[in-house]
Amino acid sequence: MPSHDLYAVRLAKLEGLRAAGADPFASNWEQTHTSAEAAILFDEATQAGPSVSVAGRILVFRLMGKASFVKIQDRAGIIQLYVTKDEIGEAAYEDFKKLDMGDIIGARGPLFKTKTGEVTVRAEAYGLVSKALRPLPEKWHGLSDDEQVYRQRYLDLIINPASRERFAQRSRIIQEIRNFLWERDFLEFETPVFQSVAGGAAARPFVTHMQALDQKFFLRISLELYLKRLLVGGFDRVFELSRVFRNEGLSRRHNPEFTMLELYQAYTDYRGMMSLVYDLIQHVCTTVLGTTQITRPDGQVIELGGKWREVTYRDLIVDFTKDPEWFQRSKEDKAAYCRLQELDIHPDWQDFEVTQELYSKRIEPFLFQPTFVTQLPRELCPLAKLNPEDPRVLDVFELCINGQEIAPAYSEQNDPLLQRDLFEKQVGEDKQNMDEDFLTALEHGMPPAGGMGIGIDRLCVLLTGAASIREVILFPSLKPTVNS
RNA sequence: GGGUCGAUAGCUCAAUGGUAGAGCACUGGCCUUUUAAGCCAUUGGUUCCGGGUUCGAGUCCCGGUCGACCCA
Repeated sequence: MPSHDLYAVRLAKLEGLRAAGADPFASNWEQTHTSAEAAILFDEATQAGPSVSVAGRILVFRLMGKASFVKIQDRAGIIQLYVTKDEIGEAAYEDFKKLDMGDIIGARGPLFKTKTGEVTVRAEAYGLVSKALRPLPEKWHGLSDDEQVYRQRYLDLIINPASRERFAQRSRIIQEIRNFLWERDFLEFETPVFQSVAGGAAARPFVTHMQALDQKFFLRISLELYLKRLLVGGFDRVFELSRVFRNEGLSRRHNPEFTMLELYQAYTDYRGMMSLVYDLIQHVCTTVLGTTQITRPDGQVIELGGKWREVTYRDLIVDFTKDPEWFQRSKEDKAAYCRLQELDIHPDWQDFEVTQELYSKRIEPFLFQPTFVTQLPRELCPLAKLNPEDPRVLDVFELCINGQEIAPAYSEQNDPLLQRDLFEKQVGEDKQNMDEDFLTALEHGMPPAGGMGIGIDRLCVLLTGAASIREVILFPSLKPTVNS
């Protein structure tokens, strides 16, 4: 066996252990304390600590003749063990020396402090809990190959503390969103992933086939139409925080499956959603981050506290173009201006699409500080109520932070006849793309309501200061390798 | 879908068209308070895949795979 075949070397060690009657994959190890819990038990006054039993993965393995230092990592951090031949006995120490970095071990013993001041477990006994047959990435530079980070995220999590912390933050953020909504009397529900009509948004859906019904189904692209059925059913405050699927591009900002929060609250409107989303983000900042200031990877600071800017879509366009008459201009004039801005304007586009291209490419990406963009053109959201004073625009906002749309919210359309009308305009001739069951539900009467969606992945990018959506999605969509 | 860049030892990275190297890891030896432990001696390669040019290709050309970034 060549010594450079790391797998074979470790496999041989494992077989040696089995031959000696040991179990390299023990059923358990009693863990009385985590690394963090143990470390604080050391008493500075007496320079002593109680006996603890810890377990974790070996990240540092320093053999110094008849004594060794190893560091193990558990869920709370890293703790050092001091293992000597005198303490554990000659035979056990011989076995101990055969351990590898990456092995999961347990150890028992009292706490002490080393010469250099590190609280350490003086091992009286140790046990191999789970043998690692493959080596860890290099300790100093870690794992930096993006592809391996995504395909073998567990290695990234073992080796990169920042990555570990980022995903822990994501879990806390989601938990605090649920806590916040629960405190406000919202109930969480689970609605169908398989839908015969993929409604609630404009996106290309994934298609699948349900064997039992011999029927084509789509994976949901939004949670909206089923949650609104629950409003009709009398649950006045509902939300769902779950995965939706859009069969579109992959990029730094898009993953085909992503996590969405949608919530609906009866007897309020988009103004109510404004204060709700503000309070929600303050709550998450306070409980999870302990600050309202986020530093982006480029060093720019985003302030999530204080009063947020509110501006109409119209004013943003006029401010950008310096043209108060913009909305009176012909489509051709608008397109000509956009082409000067080096935007690719399709000749088939409708008037509002030209303006929207300008907005989404030249304005929205630069809205870093929290901004409520209100009064969007009516063509953009067929599920929202029209503004009573100006029916060309909608009673909606888009909350933009970090140059991205974080949360769109509407005063929800509850007029079933108008809703049918708007749907028909949207789908054109393709009537089978209308969710008739939803329209029937509206005909039974839906209370006036405010609704909102929050892209959880983008929110996590914002709150953790990440550079890409792949930094907050554990296993982003990738092309399968030949083996898988 | 288009453009640009990248893929070399387990990991992080070198290598004018001319013998594929280093650090860490691994293997063996020394070492009972180390902190990227140290010292000594080794070992380790389908240079992503397939073609081509060339006396000679990790390097140049073509095609492909996978990834990153930008654009759509």
